[in-house]
Amino acid sequence: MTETPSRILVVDDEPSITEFVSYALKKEGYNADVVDNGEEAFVLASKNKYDLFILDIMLPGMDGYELCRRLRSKTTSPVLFLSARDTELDKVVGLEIGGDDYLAKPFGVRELIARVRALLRRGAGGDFPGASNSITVSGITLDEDAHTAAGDNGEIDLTPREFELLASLMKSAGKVVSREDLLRDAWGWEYLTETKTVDTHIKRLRDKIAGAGYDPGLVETVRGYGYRFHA
Amino acid sequence: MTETPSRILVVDDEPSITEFVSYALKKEGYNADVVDNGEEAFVLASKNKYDLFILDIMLPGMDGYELCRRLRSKTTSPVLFLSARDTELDKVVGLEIGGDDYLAKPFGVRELIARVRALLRRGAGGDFPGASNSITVSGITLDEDAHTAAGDNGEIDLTPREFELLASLMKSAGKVVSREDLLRDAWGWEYLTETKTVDTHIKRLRDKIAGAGYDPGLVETVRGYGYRFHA
DNA sequence: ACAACAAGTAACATAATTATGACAACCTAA
DNA sequence: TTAGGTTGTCATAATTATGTTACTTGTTGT
Repeated sequence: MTETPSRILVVDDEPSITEFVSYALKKEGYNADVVDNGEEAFVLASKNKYDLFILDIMLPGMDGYELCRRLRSKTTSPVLFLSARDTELDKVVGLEIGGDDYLAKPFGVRELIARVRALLRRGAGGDFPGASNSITVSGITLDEDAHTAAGDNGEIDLTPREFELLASLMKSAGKVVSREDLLRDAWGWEYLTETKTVDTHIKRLRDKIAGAGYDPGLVETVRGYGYRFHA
Repeated sequence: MTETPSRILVVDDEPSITEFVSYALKKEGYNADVVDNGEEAFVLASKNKYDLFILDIMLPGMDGYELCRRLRSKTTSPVLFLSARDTELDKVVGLEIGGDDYLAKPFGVRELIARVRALLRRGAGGDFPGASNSITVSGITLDEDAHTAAGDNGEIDLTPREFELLASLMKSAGKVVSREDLLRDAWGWEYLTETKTVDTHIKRLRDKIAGAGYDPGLVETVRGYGYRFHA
């Protein structure tokens, strides 16, 4: 895991999305470039070597498919498509994009990262079956493959949102995470959600942590700033 | 698992298929190279030693038959043909030319792997990633050769699809498998099937598991993500 | 102690996801 | 061809998750 950070080119004309995606990628330690149109993207891709491309399907001028086709003549690096709606990229197109992947638009940081990792892994030789990726902090282990959170007293049963929330907190264990950041991490870039909603979910999360026999105080509140998972 | 993984050369001009096949092979621990035309394939085959060739019959330039004929002068490694059409003619011709097996195109990961394994086993030097053809998890044993699933209470009678589904789940026992992944594994890369259909099959699978005297809860549902076989 | 604000809590309506049963299309073997 | 089994899809029911509001409790600074 000490390799050079992968280079990723993000192509989208919506600043809100590129900002969100590059934020997420950089947070994970990837090296992300951003352009807002296909032509520039093609030029950049010709100059530099990228390990992965993230393309919006709908682009002004050259669209994502067209760009992908042209990229294919230059490189074999995988392509991850973003699409506005689930329907936009249905099965037929799904076949055309072959081994690449796509992500329908209301997606969260963690889902994005999961796809990116999967695609990069595919390119770089084999992946590691059995190597489960999990984090353990303060006696709680979060297993991303099994989608479980557990400790010595057994499993904590969590809803999807609670799981994402806990994951975000644990990934930044020991650091304060603001409600805005939590929303962005666990909800997605287009959260039309009140920051107060986070409080409710924190409460539910704590209840379940307590209910499973662990210390609900693991999720600390930092008044005025947000929450922090105890490290 | 301590032997050198078998080397396989995949020749097809459709990226969606090569991606799918190499994904499947690598997942099983094989070492797969990919080329999209017969000429390159022949060059590669002359340089390296491959334990198996997977050829599309329809190729630009030199077609699969021709390539097979020429490969035969170089090597005795088995050849598996892929064909778009499911015509007897292709099959007969393919086998006459010196092909060893034949797979019509809407095929699934597991069907492909089964053929590959069979062919490699036949060859003298071949190795067996996942040498045993059965998995046992949580009291259920899945025998891939016999195509049976059984435990202490006896056999569970399954339809082909149910068997594939259970196999996919058991191979990733303890990990969540998304509906998309299940479709890819058990249906094939060309699934024009609704992800919702998986639910129905899961239900049928559970019914049969229960009917045979086992715990239908072995197939756990992970709300929001997919299903998981209890490990 | 009080005002002003931040966070915790409970209740509720709505939304989303999954389970289930029924059906028609499809095979395949007799 | 028929009978029997298999498969994909849909409509509906059951279940569970989510977001918001209103209200309570706690904290901070004067």
